[in-house]
Amino acid sequence: MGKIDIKKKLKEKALFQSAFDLFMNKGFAKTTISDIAEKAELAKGTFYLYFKDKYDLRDKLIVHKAEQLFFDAHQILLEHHVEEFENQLLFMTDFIIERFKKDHNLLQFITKNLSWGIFKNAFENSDEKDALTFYEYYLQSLERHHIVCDKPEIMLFTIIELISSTCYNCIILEQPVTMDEYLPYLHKSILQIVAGFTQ
Amino acid sequence: MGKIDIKKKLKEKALFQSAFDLFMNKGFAKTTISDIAEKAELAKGTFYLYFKDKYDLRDKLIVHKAEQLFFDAHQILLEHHVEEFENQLLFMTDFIIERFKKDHNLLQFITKNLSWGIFKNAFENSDEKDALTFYEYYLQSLERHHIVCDKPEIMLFTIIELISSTCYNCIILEQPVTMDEYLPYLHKSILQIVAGFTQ
Amino acid sequence: MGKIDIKKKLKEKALFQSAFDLFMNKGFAKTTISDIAEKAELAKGTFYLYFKDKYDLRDKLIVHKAEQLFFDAHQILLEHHVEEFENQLLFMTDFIIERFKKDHNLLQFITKNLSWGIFKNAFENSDEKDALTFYEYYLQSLERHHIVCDKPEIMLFTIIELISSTCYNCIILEQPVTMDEYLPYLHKSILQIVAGFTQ
Amino acid sequence: MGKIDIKKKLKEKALFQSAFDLFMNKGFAKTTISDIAEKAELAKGTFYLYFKDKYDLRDKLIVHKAEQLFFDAHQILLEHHVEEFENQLLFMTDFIIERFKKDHNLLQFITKNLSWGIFKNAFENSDEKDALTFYEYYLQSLERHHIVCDKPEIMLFTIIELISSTCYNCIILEQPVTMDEYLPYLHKSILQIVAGFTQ
DNA sequence: CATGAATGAGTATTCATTCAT
DNA sequence: CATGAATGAATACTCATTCAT
Repeated sequence: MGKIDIKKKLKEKALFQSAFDLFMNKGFAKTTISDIAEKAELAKGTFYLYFKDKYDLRDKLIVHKAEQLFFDAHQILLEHHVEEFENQLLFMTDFIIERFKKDHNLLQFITKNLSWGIFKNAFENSDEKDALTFYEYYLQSLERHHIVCDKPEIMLFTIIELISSTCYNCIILEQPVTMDEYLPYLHKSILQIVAGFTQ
Repeated sequence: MGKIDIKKKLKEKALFQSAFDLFMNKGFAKTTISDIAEKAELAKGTFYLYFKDKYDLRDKLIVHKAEQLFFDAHQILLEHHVEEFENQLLFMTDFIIERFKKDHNLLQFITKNLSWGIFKNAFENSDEKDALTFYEYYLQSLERHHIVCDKPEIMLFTIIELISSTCYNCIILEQPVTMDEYLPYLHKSILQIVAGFTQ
Repeated sequence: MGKIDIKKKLKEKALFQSAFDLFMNKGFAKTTISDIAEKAELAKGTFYLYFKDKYDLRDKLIVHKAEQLFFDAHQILLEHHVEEFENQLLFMTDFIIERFKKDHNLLQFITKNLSWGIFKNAFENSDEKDALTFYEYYLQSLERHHIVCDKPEIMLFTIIELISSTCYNCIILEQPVTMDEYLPYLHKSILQIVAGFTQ
Repeated sequence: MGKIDIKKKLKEKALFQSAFDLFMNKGFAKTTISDIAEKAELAKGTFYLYFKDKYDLRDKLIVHKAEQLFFDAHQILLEHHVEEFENQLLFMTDFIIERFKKDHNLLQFITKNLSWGIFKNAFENSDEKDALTFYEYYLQSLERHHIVCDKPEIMLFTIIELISSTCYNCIILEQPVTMDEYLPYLHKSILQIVAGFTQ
């Protein structure tokens, strides 16, 4: 990668970062391309060399952020050698919740924009070649623990939707209770859902 | 209520209706106040006699729509004399899902905007005096069926969040499966969650 | 004057008073007819029963306020039996300055809007019949003190313009000095102008 | 200064000029930003690259015009080698009155908007480096002619206020007399004021 | 490649005035 | 007489996008 390519990557990254901060602080609708360029210390015209418009940037940003989050969560899971399928699930849940608690912007951005399609796409990709993606790992783990589940995707979908929508309410709005209070019930509900899908 | 007050109510209603239609067809961001007023066959200035701005209208509209939906669901439930607490829950779930299947706009509008706070508010109100609100009925029903649950609000919250976020994916995006395919798993998950909260 | 006429006078007065307060606090341009009517606790439509528009009201208000001020100043002068023409002039000057110091709004309103034409009109009118007007009194006083001045109107004009424009700067802006500091120099300048017009 | 900067200066100047003309012909309140931009042959949006709003432009315009007037008056004075302090004062007075007689718009604009603070600021600035400002020249002239005056600023303030407020009445309204008729009395009054401040 | 001045369509908002009640 | 809901023309201001430098 030449010097110029490195410079270009840096500018793209600066635009991503500025846009993310602004979307979070002012909201997507109220963020202007001027704002983004100015915060990235680039000229307005430069924006158009990297993205078609604000919507183009946003869509790429969602994928980028979701991939990163799942990649990190999965990475930490691998480092901790957690036994039991259910514990792995709760481990990742807790990791993601912790990240969300520290970064409300990220939480808001992901839960308000993410659809299952993008999600699945995100955790089927792996930045490192040869490494298992999270989803492959999930399927293998079910098998390794001799858990019979004829609809693994639907089960995962159900769990993830439950996590993301309750996170938004409990962490950001603290409604009906804070996440610290809610967490045991969330764990319990996840386990119940798993039980429901696996006899 | 005098003639004038009736007229005013009608105009407010016309603005609500026009705005809702437009928000659904063009999206909130692309709907202008001119559009709304024109569709309601009122002058632009008249809009400002009823709402502060587009955001004010939207917020009031959300509450209005959510109230209506819950009021209807509850009404139908009362008319059907459904036995068993769990069946009542599933009955209402199915009613709401049916409504959503027929009215994607409503689904999108409610699930993208509703927080638990607004929801709870909505089903604690009853348009008819003396009638039990949905939430009171829910608590009484638990009691009448001798179901012990120390966190009824958190249980309901968990269920509703699960329903609303999976509805959005399965009905609108048909991801990962259609709602018809998903429904049995949703039912099962709800029952499991109830079981988790009640021993 | 019948009951109805009294009521009408009261409403006109309320509109005058509200308008004056608002013109002072928000400025003429930013004061709306709605504001005026609301503050006077009258309906917007009622405004149009009394005045053609905002400009009409303002013009009538200027005359009204200037008349009042001069009438009061002259009245007090008559009560104090001040000897000497020059002392009478300084006495009225001081009275007006005192009034202005207590009521910056009045000062601003009068000095920013008053032309010599309106002024002269104002002090040629007397609310009480048979009484001398201020201007007649001024001419008689010159004569009584055997002061020869072939251009009494121009002399008075010169003095009044000097007073009103320096008042605005020294009282409102306190530029270049406060009125307390400036007063001796103003007195001296007035006396010098009189001397210039009368040998 | 690059090509672009020159172009920018030209556009600012065009906006100043258009605004001034319009303020004079239609009045400040009735002049719209559209009008100003259109007359300057620029797009509406361009206006906002140079000024915050109409008020911002006006305030800058006042300073600009007053500076220009005083700079010109002072320049002409220097070219004419007028002896005597009093004659210098009357010379500048006459120059400014002549300018005002030819340009009622300028007169109206300056006398209706100028405060002593802005005025002083204006004649303490000099466009040419090393040159004495008008105010410095004024102080030196007093000294050079051995005129003792312990309050030179207050004296100048008194004179300028008298000139500007009488100009407005005599030139624009021709009340109580025209400026041609008034001028000898104005001269006399100025000399009397100087005498009053200097024994 | 990068810049940022210029554009002008698009939108929100205000407010004087009217008129049915 | 008095009201205040309704009107819509008038205006301010924004911001995505272009293009000459």
